[in-house]
Amino acid sequence: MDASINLEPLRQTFTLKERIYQVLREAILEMDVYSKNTDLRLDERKIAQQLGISRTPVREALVRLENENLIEIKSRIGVFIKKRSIDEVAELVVVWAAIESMAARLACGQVSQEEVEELELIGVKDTSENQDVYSEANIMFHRKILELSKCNMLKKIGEDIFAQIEPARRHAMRDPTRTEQSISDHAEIVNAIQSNQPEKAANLVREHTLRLEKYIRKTWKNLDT
Amino acid sequence: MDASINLEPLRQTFTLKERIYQVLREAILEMDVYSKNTDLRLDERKIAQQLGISRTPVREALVRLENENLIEIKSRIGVFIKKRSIDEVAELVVVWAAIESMAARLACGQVSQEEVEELELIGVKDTSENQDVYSEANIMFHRKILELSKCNMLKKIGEDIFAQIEPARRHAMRDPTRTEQSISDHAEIVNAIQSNQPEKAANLVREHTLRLEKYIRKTWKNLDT
DNA sequence: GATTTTTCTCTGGTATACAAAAAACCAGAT
DNA sequence: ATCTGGTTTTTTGTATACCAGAGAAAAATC
Repeated sequence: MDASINLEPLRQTFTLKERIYQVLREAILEMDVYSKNTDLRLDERKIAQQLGISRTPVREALVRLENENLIEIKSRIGVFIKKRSIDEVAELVVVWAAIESMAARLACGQVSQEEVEELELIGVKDTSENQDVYSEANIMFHRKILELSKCNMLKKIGEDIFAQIEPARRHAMRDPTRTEQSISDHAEIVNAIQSNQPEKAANLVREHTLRLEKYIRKTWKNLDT
Repeated sequence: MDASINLEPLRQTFTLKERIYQVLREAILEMDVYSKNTDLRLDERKIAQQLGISRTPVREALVRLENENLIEIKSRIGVFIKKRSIDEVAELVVVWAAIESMAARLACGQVSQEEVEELELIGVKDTSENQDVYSEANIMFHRKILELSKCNMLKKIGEDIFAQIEPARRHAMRDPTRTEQSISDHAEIVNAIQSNQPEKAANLVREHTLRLEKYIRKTWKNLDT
């Protein structure tokens, strides 16, 4: 029966709570949480009003965000964007290192030449002249490793954790001298993956990421009390 | 004023959505999801009615459970307990291996003699006569490793992932011959941690857990379509 | 004026009512 | 008997209304 037209499923996921969740999540992640004069309070009612809807779907979105540790709902007091402590962030980086390291290990021996080249292109090119460009490329490099693991769960959980780290990472990362070190690290990692050395690749990635942990601990600017 | 009755604080973290969340979560995790005649549907109203409350807090609990991947809320169709595919479970075990391996690595060099003994007690004693006892001890052993890492995030995320694996693990684990292998693995792991060999401990834990992955893939009884 | 008590407001928590979409049902035509 | 089409029922999504606790402001007390 190949004659029938075979249309796509057309899954209409048009629920408000879903859209609000995404909007709020993005807004929170892009906000400079650690700046002094940022209002960390979220008001259900105000949000609902601004979006022209009722509180119910907003609340459901907030519950979800709380479950992802991005906000904190204090009963009968208020909803607040969570500002992670240096310890929490550092620990999250450790988890991230664990996951990323496993991803690199898995990537070995199952990547095409083409994929390695993509990875190299992202991670090794010199971006030191521009801090933002470097930062972006850095993220992409680590994302790509997760992807090359071909393990969807690893990728998904890795990205979730990264989302929690990201605001703090932006806060701490201000030192351009780190760039060159990072690029040479990346080159080594690419090399290990390409030459199918899982143990080495895993170790390199782990140490590379744990270096970020040390760095964050060292340069953390304690803006909050 | 010692004359007044001075009651206890009555720790009132008593929000319904929180309690419902916990109740439902436990119920779902203990349920044999993979059995043929298990009703995978959850009815908001029925749950609310059974608990004698309104739908609202039930829904918020459900949103949270969905965010944890334990259930799926299909818009305007219904709420269903999620039955993970073998591939998803296997991938989750890989993530778990990554985290647990890092935990073992961190545990090295920061555990007391006492803690090592606790770990040994849990993981090495012969429990092969009783499958359930063995299974329970096995879980405890891995929990303990997460704990000894002294990294709260590692522990928390590790346990979250384990919760997602657990139903499938129970489903697949039926082979008692695995027990002795497991115990000797555990002994080696304890030994590596005790003698402060991070690299070795990490490798042992990883391979031990990845063996579970292979095992699950092999013995998976495909009860669903 | 300082401290305690009271009140009042603000905010999230819960219940209920209504709307909309999917699924089940049913009757008539073929 | 089966298919088709509309209709009813069921179930979720959203809106609204009300409740209760926490904290601030105001009032009373010393």
